[in-house]
Amino acid sequence: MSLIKDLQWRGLIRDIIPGTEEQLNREMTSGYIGFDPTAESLHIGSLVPIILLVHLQKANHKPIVLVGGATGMVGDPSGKSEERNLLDEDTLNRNLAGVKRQLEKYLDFNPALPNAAEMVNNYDWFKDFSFLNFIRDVGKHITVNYMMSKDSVKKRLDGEAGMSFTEFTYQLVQGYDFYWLYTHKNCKLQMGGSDQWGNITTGTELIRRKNGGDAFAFTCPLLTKSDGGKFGKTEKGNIWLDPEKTSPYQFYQFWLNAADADAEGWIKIFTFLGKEEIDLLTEKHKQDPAARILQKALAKEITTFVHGADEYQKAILTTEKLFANQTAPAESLSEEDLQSMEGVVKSAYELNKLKGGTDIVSFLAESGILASKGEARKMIQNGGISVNRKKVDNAQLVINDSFLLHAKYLLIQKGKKNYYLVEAV
RNA sequence: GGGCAAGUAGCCAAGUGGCCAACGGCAACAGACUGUAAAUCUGUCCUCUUCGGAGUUCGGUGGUUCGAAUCCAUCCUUGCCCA
Repeated sequence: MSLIKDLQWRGLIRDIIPGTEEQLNREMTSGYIGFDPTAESLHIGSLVPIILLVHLQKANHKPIVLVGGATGMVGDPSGKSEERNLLDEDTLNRNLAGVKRQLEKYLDFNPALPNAAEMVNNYDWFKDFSFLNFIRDVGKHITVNYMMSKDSVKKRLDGEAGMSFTEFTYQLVQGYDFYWLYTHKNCKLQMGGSDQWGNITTGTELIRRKNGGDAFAFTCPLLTKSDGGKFGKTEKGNIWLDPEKTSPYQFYQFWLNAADADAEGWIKIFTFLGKEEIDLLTEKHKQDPAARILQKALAKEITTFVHGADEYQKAILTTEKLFANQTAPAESLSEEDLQSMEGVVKSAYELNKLKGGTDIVSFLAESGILASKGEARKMIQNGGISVNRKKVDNAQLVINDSFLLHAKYLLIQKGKKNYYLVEAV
């Protein structure tokens, strides 16, 4: 199956410039995707483009990762209904470093490979590009009429938020990236999310007008959830790729909790499993949805891809301890079990305070599990708090050292899925 | 520079002198049901709280009033039209 056919089957292709498939079949082709340094870590929204690049490399083409040191300074209006705030340079540089470090993990940069991955920063070719030169060399080739016909621009012109010249210019800046890579790195392909289509075609247009060259591109659809919610957001905010920000256990749990309707599509998008295997898994899943075969496979593949096999194993172990035998009393968990639960939110509480007895409301607030006493009280009234797997039904409950498991730990649950391990110190 | 319109909680959006911490919807969190699903129903959803309340909000600042998100002045931001 050709790369494009495979990606099409996976649901990773939305728009595509005619001839792209032929180009990829003809020769080893360099393709790039840009990543914006809007945060210090990438989150799972960026996983799709990363996976696209991995597919590209697996198919013996050369992936180029572009980090947007320059574009990040401008702000992409695509998909935004309002003007974006500019990041200050310190933040930008910190984000840039973080994003770079992460991307390095997922592709093979070994220079011995003919199709070794490469990383570039568009700041390098923009930093000495003067405004005058830019409008002469780049701006001259693209008409305002053309730029205004882009959806991202049109939406803002029709809307009531307006758009600054800076954001209007964004497509030219990104378009020039493609042109620069085309001329300097022989890069003929750009990929990205479907919201990038307008920016991407400005690039191919620029290449055509300046060089008369042929450039190719395709975009993947933006991910949504079957229930219409935003993909990749949970009660704790974004799901990050940085294990410091989202523990591998929480990461694993995110995928394990995928709705059936989503799991079927996601496993094609986020794993490298072949069609036959996925078809088989889907078939099995439909026979016994409760076993959540798809979710487990999805969570396994992707956790392993992002965090490695070891972290996946730990996440599994923790999951089993917490969920496999939910009716088992908390006392049945050994001290090792408790200690080895990687990724459960851990906190400490003063043993002396506990010995004197603390009311549950203060305890939850002081240990940081909930933000305030009022919130703790409401959560208890809602029946959302359990201590050592026993639901707290009385906000007056006083806990003391006799509650401690192994004279040391308290296992607190907020809802069914959020576990906290408090150590008395 | 002139004219008109708008700015309300994470988002959308009602409110146009007291009954307003502010209708409603979305998102979010929790409960029931379940499969650690989905759908549905219920509760919570500015902050703190000894659950009785207390405090800070409706672009900013001043003012009128016993009392303002609501009236006035001024400034800021945005859109549309004119120059």
